[in-house]
Amino acid sequence: MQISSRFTIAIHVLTCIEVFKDEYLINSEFISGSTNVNPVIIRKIFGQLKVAGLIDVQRGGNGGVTLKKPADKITLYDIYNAVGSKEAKELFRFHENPNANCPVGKNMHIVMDKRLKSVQEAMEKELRSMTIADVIKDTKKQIKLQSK
Amino acid sequence: MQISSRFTIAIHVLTCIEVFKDEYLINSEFISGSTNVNPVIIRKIFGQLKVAGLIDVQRGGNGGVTLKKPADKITLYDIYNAVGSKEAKELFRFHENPNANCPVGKNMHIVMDKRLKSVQEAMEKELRSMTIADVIKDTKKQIKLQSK
DNA sequence: ATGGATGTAATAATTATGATTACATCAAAC
DNA sequence: GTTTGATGTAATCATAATTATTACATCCAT
Repeated sequence: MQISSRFTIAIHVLTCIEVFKDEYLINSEFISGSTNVNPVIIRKIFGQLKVAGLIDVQRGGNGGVTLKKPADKITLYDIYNAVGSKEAKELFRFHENPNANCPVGKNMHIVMDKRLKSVQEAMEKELRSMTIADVIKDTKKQIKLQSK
Repeated sequence: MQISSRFTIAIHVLTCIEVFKDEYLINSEFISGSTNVNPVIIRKIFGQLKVAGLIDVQRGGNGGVTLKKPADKITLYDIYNAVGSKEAKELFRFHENPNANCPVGKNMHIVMDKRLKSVQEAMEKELRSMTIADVIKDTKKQIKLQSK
């Protein structure tokens, strides 16, 4: 009944990149330490964010990751979309074989698909209204507050 | 990454109740036939819909289920809420132990919780805008169309 | 070359979901 | 009050999804 933590992990990844870019080399080990998530999982998420054009990933010594786009051009929807699977773009799972011989079973998809889509779109619209720059800004504000 | 099919099953259940109430006795076997979902699962969903005050369930011979509220007073959100687990009211799962010693890890929840909540609320608002009566109406319309 | 990073396959562990079996419980009707 | 037919629910299994882990190939800056 929930959306995978890969999404919040990815947000954490991008936030770390920007917040620490001048202090540290940011790689999967580093982020594994900050998130408490296995470095292989982090590297898989790197891969998805890279395919989506959100980060650059560099192999080899002094490798690591950097943002590919300005933070205020990366919406939470971009991230959500990046870490989702290619199949299952649908937010709502449907019971698989409603009975086509039953008048109700036959029409469930016809009647519900558009409605479920509108719900998903409402969610995605809200995700599009926020950027990772907002998240980074708030995080920096918090850090400053706590350093006093 | 998806919301459990219990939600669409529950919609299917309520739709059957209204569409067939004058023709058949509607019980877990009947709905199992229409949904292609195991009758025990259907009975569990009965239980959740009952707790939420959406249906009455009658045991014994000639038992079965009926709506407890007018269909136009039951929103899709009521149904979504009814079949969700008491824990995990959150739409988004969070990676469990962000490192509290890391400035970013420490602040992830503080910064993100409100944002994830607003996304969830956008989704729930859309769910609240639709009632099971709408779904039933469209279903009946389809059935009529197909009977010609 | 080599040291340090990603990329990724393979596998395991854990959790979530749904199906199934079995039976207790209950209510209506005869 | 017995029978019939329904829900309630515990227990178990099967399957799928998610995350963790190991191991190693690959790549790149130095």
